Amino acid sequence: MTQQLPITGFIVLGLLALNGEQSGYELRKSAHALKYFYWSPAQSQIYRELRRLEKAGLVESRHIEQEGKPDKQLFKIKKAGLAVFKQWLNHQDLPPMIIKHPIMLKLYFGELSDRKAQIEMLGQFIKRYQDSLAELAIVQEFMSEDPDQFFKALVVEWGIHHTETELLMAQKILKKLQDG
Amino acid sequence: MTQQLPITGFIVLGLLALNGEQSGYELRKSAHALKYFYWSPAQSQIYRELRRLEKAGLVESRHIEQEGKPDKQLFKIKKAGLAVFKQWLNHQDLPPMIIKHPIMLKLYFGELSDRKAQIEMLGQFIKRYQDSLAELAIVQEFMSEDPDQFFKALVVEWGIHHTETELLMAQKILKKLQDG
DNA sequence: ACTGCCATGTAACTAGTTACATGATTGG
DNA sequence: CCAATCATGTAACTAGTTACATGGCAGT
Repeated sequence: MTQQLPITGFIVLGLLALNGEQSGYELRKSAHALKYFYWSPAQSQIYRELRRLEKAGLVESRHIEQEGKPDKQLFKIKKAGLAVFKQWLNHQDLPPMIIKHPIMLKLYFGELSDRKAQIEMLGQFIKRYQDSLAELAIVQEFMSEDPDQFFKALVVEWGIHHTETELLMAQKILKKLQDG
Repeated sequence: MTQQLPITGFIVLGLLALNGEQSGYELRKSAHALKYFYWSPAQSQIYRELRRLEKAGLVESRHIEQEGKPDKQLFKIKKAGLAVFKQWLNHQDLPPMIIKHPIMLKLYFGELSDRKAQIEMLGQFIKRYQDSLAELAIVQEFMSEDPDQFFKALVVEWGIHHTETELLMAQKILKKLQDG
């Protein structure tokens, strides 16, 4: 029963497993929490995966009529879906980590760009990452008590550490550019 | 003249700008160097971008016949291409950094997986990253003298630091999992 | 002799993004 | 009252991946 799903499919399964019954719209928001360590899929991808998963018998849905709002469909993971998800989760296969770091990319081509522009970009990056760090700190605060959230706390901790390191590196490079 | 190219297109332009005339095959290898900070595009994408860039008049090509090997096409950046590339390079627009970290993703769902599998995975990850670090150290050694490679040295330094941090975090998390 | 990798590229498929459509409610 | 955001989703497009095709040469 080794299902061949894209990772986005497993993400959807996993979120349904953790959160219970959700609509496509709610799933999109849940998926948003992943953005710090795993980019957040587009809405239309979530819908596509839901359709695929339902066709494969891994999730089931029911239709809810709402007044004043568009109808919605709530999805729930099925036993088979949970089994497939857990198998993926425990399986040792680990695709490589992917980084797309626009700043490093532009710095790589640095001999073709202006020093001023480089410094400006790094400044922007630093500002942005300081904001991320602040957001993450808030997230961390709100979960620090709950022992239920052990794993979420782990990844948030990773995120904070990662962000701090990025900031440090960016500042170090900025200094080099300003001095040299 | 604001060209609307995918980043892969700019990468191809930039590599041609840095390295001079190259074939698609050679470009693929050049692009490989980016993998530590910006995932390396697939071969077929490079060919697609080359065709697009040529049609847009940003690169030009000449056909070379080779005996015993398939013919090849060498591509060279044109003035207009260099202009477009530099404009992109200096422009402050910075798409967000994207991370796809399979380990963190799986840890996020950790309450649904087995402790043993988690530990195993982290071990694998650590091994892999130790190898990366070794590779990067070698790269760094070979460029440390050349003052021409200032920017490449910068990003390699970033890569090393990043990799070290990942290793540290992974080890820390591993310890938590083993103890808890 | 076979396996794997150098070297060139193309074709077919899948994943992911962007833009749109509809209508309610809330904030300025 | 107008813009933004909640809420639901679909359609059309672009980017990115995988698999294939061809043939030489080098190592075991």
